[in-house]
Order: sequence, then structure tokens, then C-alpha cells
Amino acid sequence: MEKIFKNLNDSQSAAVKQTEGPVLILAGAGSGKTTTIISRLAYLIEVVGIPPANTLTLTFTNKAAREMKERSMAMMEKNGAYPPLLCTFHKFGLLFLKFNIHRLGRQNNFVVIDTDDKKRIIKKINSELPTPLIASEISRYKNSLMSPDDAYKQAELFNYKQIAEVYREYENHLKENNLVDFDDLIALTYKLLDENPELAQETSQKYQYIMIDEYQDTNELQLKLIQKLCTSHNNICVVGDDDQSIYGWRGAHIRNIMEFDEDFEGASVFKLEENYRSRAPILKTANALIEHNRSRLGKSLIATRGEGEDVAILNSNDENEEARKIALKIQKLLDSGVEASEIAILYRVNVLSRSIEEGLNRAGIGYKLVGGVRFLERAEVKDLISYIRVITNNHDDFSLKRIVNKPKRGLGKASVDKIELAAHAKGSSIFEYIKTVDFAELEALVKKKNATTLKKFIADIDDVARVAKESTYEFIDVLEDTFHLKDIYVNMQDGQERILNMDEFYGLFRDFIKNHPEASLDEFLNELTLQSEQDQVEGESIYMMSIHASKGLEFEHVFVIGMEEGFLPLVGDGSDLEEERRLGYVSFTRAKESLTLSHAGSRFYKGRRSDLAKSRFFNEAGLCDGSLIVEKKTAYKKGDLVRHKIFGTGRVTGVSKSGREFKLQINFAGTKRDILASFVERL
DNA sequence: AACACTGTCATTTTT
DNA sequence: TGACAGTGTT
Repeated sequence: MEKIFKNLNDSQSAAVKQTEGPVLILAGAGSGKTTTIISRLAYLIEVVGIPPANTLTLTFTNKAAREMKERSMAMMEKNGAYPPLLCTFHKFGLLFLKFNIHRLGRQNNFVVIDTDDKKRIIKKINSELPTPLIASEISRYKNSLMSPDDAYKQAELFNYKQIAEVYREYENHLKENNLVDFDDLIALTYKLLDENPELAQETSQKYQYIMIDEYQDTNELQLKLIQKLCTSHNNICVVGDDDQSIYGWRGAHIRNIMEFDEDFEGASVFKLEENYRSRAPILKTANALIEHNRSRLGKSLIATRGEGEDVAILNSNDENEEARKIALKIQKLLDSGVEASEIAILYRVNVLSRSIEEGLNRAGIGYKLVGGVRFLERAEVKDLISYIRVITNNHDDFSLKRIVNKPKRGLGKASVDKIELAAHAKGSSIFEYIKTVDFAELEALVKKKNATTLKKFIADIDDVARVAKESTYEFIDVLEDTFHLKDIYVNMQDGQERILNMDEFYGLFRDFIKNHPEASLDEFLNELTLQSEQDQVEGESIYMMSIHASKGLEFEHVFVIGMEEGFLPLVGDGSDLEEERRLGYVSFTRAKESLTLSHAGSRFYKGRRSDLAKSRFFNEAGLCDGSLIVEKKTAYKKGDLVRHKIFGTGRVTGVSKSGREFKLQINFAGTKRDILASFVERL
């Protein structure tokens, strides 16, 4: 008990002790959010005496889940028979569906497909409309619980009717092949709970105490799912920071955290405002910036680490000068004994890393670029996954087409197309077709040489599949010995790196089998689809990453580059100034000791050099350096549709300033009124 | 089947 | 600028 509270401040302790009913913990940046969550979990289990199996803690990323699992296990003394269930939303969905998907008339040996598979399936159905658009629309439909029929009925434009049709075929394809996509993991789980009240009751009884991390990142569907899980108790504790909501563009609903008390009645709210990370000047700047946001619950970080260096501003004429100056500053830090891994360069847009990379290279400073192509998305690794997929499921035509000519077997697009057509005519998969068809028939289709190659290819796959059934551990060696996949890259310039990646993948596989000796290949594949890049940590180089990628991390010295109108804030059609401001806030609050904000007068971007104005965030953050003063702008403009709690829906007819606030003239169904902007919400 | 050429297009990213 | 898809050439 003492152990749990030893490291907590008063508000953290209070939040930990409030175990019953809905609880909202507003945890500012660097306020000990994770410590509070895991302490609460330990308190529930060790002090209140809740069996670990009756708790559920959900996160968004595997990394967060892993970290919290480790830290909470270290904190709990008696490691009970069951560890608490602590995982991502999607993993929870996967586990739930494994036990319950039969109620939807489907089998529990389904396979989870990733975004790439999804796009390939869509492309096959319709190659006229842009695939990414259809993919994101299908996602949207699923997250709004719209069936293909609903989507069709709602569609007004012809294109959207077409998309609804693709959606219908896509769903049929998934069902026929027993596949499930990422959205399904959540949507189907919700559907099952919604359609089977007794199941919802039972599940809710099982998870008596639920906690959600990064609540500001939840979307509408996730909220609904959470509500289902709480049907029988309402013991829901969410932790988050409305000021750090930076995923609106992918469906995160900031209203979930803003209106938590409406969704869950009688909520207790705890604010964690003591910051244990940054020096006072950094917090002052961050607080000043975020104050300009209208839609926020309102909280301000209190420094506990004392005074420190002022926030530095770097002015440069162009990106090359910027890179030189930053390299110089970093070199000084390194010379003074700062660990390289305690320095980070952050930017809003990935391309901005280029010029800085050059500068660091010239200065001989090593750096690590976070982001870029993910491990599991490397071509060579995807090839290996495709092999395993074909081996577990011969009917996976997509994967088969990917590997049929890897390594090169002399099979071109034309031959493969012919075979696919013939297979479809017979109503069988490509694999099945090649396996069962007469050699003569195959020869007539693709010539003798290719026919032999294909027959051999299929026989090889069968052989390896047999090994896989007998011994999963040996399988991976047999796979390499049979197909010599590493040889593909031996003679390429970046071949060594690719081979290393393949070895790493083989290692990953062996590791999995060691930990799950009884698991089958498809369990391995599902695990893989849900897994993100194993974050490479530690090292003697400094870090460079996007602001999004930096969320949840901290560094002694932080440089934010590209502080210009157009980059931060980034303006474009889907852009939201308040979210841009939150991005600024997130980037500032990563810093512990020093923060440097850099701006360039011009940059080479999209093939041309353009002049850039200094970001309005300098002024907003109280760093009135330079002459530029950007007028504070309202989030509303003429013509916007808004809703007022009492007057209902109306249209903005004019905007004027009233002190610090903005006053809107709104036409509510013919009645005009003047209303302060903060009393309405945009539709 | 492999390569060379042309045109288009540019956030942020996890599962 | 430069990545990528789609098309044309050998």
C-alpha cells in the first residue's frame, strides 16, 4: 500500500483511490499519467482486492501496452495467477472475436488483414476510383456502423453509390474468405455486444473495472464499445489530455473527452497539472500557446523543476542556414557532455528532415530517423509474410501473385493473368487450379517451361506446408532452404540491409514459436498484423521525427523546425487551427531542459523556392520576436452552420470582435441573434 | 520481361 | 524535388 502511494502527489493519489463510478483524469503533459494509471491498477488489485482477470486496461499502441504491463507488474507484489488484461483496443477485439465470432455465423480461425491487403482487395473490385479514397470511405462507414445498404441509400453522388457497391463486394469477399480488417476488430465486437444483450451483460460483468489510456484519441465507435462494456457497472476510468489531441484527422473525437460527463453520468474529474518534465520557461511558452484554443477544458501546467534557460529562437534565411545553425548548436551540446539520445529535432512535415539531414551529415553528427518505412512494410519482409500466408491459406491469390515470381522464375504479368483467368473460370483459386489441372492444359496456356516451373512451385509450397504442420520451429529454415529467398538480394546495392531485415524477421518468428510452442502459423500472422514496428531505442545518435511520432516521448533538448505559416500551422483543406496549436503544444512539452524554435525565411519545397512568414505561434506563445503580428482569427466565418444549446441550428451571417471573444451574428431559422462564439458548436 | 520515359502529386499514422 | 504509377520501347 505504501509502495503504491509513495511516489504519488495528492491529486494523483485521489484519482487512484476513486475506484467506483466514472472517473476522468485530465493528465497534462509530463504530469505522471502512466504512473497514475498503473498505480490505480495496482491499487484495485492489491488493496481493493479485485481479481486481476476482472480488470481491463486499453491503450492505442502496443508500445504503450507493453510499457504499462512491465511497469505494473514491477509494482505489484503478488503476481496473481492471472495477469490483468492490458492491451490495445484491437487486440481486445481480436480476443473477443476469437470466442464470439461464431454468433455471426463465422469461424474463429479468421485472418486479420492489414491496410495493404485491404487496398489490394479494393483495387481488384474497382480500379477506376482512387483506391485510397475508397479504403478510407469504407473505414468511415464501418466506424459509423453503416452497412453497405445504408451507405448506398445515403449516397447522393454517383461516385458514392459506386463506392457503396465496392463496399458491398468488399464485405462479401471478407466473409467468403473468412477475413477481418482492422475496423472489423472493433466494429464486429460492438455489433455482437449490441445485438446480444445477454452477451453484453456477461462481458461487462467479467470486466468490472475498465481503464482507457489516451482517451482524447478515441473515436465515436470506440466510445460506443466502451459504453457497452460498462453496461452493468459504469466503473470506467479514462485518462487523457484534451490539449494533446492530435489525431482528429483520423477520426479521433475530441468531444469524447470534452463531454465525458455527459456520456457517463456522475463522473469525478481529477486534474493532474503538476509537470515533472520541463523547466519553467518551456511550460510558460507552452501554456501561453495553448491558451489560444477555444475548445478545451482548461488547465495549465505548473512547473516543479524550477527555472531554466529561456526558449531560444533561431532565425535563418533559408533551410541551409537553419541546418548549419542547428548542427552547430547540437555539436556544442554534445561537446558539453549531453547524451546524443537526449536531443531531438521535431517537425510537422516529414520532408523537412531532408535539409537538416544534410547539415548533420556535413557536421558529422549521427542521427536516427524515426518513422519512414516500417519494418513490416519493407518489401522483403512483406514477401516473406506472403509466403507464409500462401502456406497457411492456399487460396490467398493476392499473396500468391506477389511471390510467384520472387525469386524471378521467368513468369511475367501476362502469364499470371492467363492463369488467374483460367482459375476463375473454374471457380477455384490460382493455387488449386495449378495443382489440379492437367500438365497439358497448363502447357497450352503458358508454354512448357513456365508450366514446369509452376507445378514445381506448387509442389514446393505443399512440401513446406507439410513441415509447418509437423514442426513450426523447423519450418522457417525449410522455407529459406526451399526457396532461397535471401539470394534475391545478394547482388543488389542495398542487399545486405535487406538480408539483415529478413534475418530479423526469421528471428521474430523463432521468438514467437518459443513463446507460443503450440501456436499455428495463422496465429503468428494475426499477431504480426496487429504489431507495429518494434521501436528501436537507445543509441549514440540524436533523434529526428515528426511531432506526431514524438507524442509520449521526452528529451532534454528539443529543436522544433519549420515554425512558419504553412508548415506549423500547416494549412490545407482538412486542417484545423486548434489541432495545429495542439501540435505546437505537444512539441514544446517534449523538452526537459531546453527548447529551440527555428524559422526560415524561405524553403525549397515541392520543386520551387517559396517565401515563408514566421509562424503566428511565436506571437501566441508570448515570444514576440520579430515584427510580424498575426491577428487572432476566429474559428468561424460567414456561412458556417452552428448549433446553440437553446436556439438550435443556425447559420453565421457575420463575425465581429467583442473584447477577447468573437461575437457571431447567427440566423436561427429567420431569427437573428448575436451570440458569443464559445456558446455554439460548429456543425 | 525488363527497362526507360512521362506525367502527376504532394500532411500527420496506428491497428 | 523526387516518389510513384502508368505507358511505351526493346
